[in-house]
Amino acid sequence: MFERARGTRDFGPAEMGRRLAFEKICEEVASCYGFQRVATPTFERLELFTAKSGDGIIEQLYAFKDRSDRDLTLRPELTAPVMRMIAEKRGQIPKPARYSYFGSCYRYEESKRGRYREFWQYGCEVIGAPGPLTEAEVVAFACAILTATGLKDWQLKIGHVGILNDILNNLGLSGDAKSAAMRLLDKGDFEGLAASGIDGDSVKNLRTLSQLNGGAETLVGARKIISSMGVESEALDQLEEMLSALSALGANPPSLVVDLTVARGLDYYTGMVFEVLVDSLGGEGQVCGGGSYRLFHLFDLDELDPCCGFGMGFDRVLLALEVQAQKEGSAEVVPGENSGPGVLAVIPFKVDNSEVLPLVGELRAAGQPVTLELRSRKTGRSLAWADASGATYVMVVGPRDLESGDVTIKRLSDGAEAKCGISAEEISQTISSM
RNA sequence: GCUGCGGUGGUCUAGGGGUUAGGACGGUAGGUUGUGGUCCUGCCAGCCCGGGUUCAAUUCCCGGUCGCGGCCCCA
Repeated sequence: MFERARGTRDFGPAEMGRRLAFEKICEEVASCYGFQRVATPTFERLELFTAKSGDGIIEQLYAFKDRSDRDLTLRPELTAPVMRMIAEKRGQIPKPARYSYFGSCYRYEESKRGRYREFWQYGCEVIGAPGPLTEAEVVAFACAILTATGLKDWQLKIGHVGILNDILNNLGLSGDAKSAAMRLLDKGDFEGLAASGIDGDSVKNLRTLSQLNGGAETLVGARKIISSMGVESEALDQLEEMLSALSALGANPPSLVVDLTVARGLDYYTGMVFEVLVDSLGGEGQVCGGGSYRLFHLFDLDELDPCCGFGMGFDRVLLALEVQAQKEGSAEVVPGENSGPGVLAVIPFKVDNSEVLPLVGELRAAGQPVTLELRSRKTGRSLAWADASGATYVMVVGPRDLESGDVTIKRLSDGAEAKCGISAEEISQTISSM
């Protein structure tokens, strides 16, 4: 038999309904925040990603050559493609632009729970308006999505690479040494930091900074430590401004932690950085991450840097919601996954299809979802099918009904019945009043 | 890249060196025909793959593969 490719998944009707419901939530929140959806190709020129992340990334890509020997790859993420799309228009788009996106991404890695070779990312980028206000909008957007999903147990972690940069510059670090120090800080490896030649007092101060536990109010203490290290940081003011805007916008994460040692391990971040963590997911607990970054310089559009955006692990958020629903014994994982107008199953019984199909057409034209029994079997079986297929209502139309001009509508969930005339209008009305 | 545990129909499972590999759910057909989520019957469908040990392997051993975890990594 044929098996699915490793690290890929099939989504049956139930799971797909859930995914569509989540995507719908994302889109609704996006439009509230003024984001417009864009989409880019599933595969791109390989150079796009090596330019962004270096050649080392190739081994994690589904890269291939086309018949003209061009190097291509399935996209591993969506930020670079969106940047590329804008760059192809030479940045000639109304700014600031707020773009959102949703699509599958591909990475050749070991698959495990919460980590697949084909996965979906939802995200956004704000182009052409760097600064704390933009950063606050982006983080607030991410928070709003998570809040709208009903996810309860998540933590927002916010840092600022600019502040770290100021501190490390002051310690005389630059280039690779600075990047290395950032990675160590991001991992909380203070022994490694000491080993890399940073003096003891500074390591101690950095450790203290990493242990700040709380929201905007912790910046007071952070400021003291940073000044004691002899660092003047304008970035600190910006972070303060960003945090206050975030709160003013009404973002209300269940837990907010300012952590100045969050560096996201990526060289292109320059300003605020943030992560959303969900403990219940274990090792793959990061469901969202982003911040302010510089990438447009790769396209000779330096003036558009920095941008701010985030990528959200669509699959991971769903996983977190599933864990939560199971813990709470809730039948609904994503709000709205089971709502929507109920489907009416129409069962023609011993009548010619031509007697029923026009009615089916009219009902659908009137917006009533209708599924049709395509086989002829005994009504008992048909009813069982209607229920199993997810229909909410059922209507058997047989000779008797056609003769009397009335049909019986039955609600599958409890067997409640209602009679009405055989017309699209009456049937729709009867259903909505049941 | 490393590492731990696991793999019996589509799903959940019983079993175990020689069996017609058992059951449940499911799907499908019927129980003389217009109301299901009762019941009965028939049918569908399985020992992850390859090698080894053995007279004999689904069972034991090794490798692979797939799944679930833990590290490393994570644009």
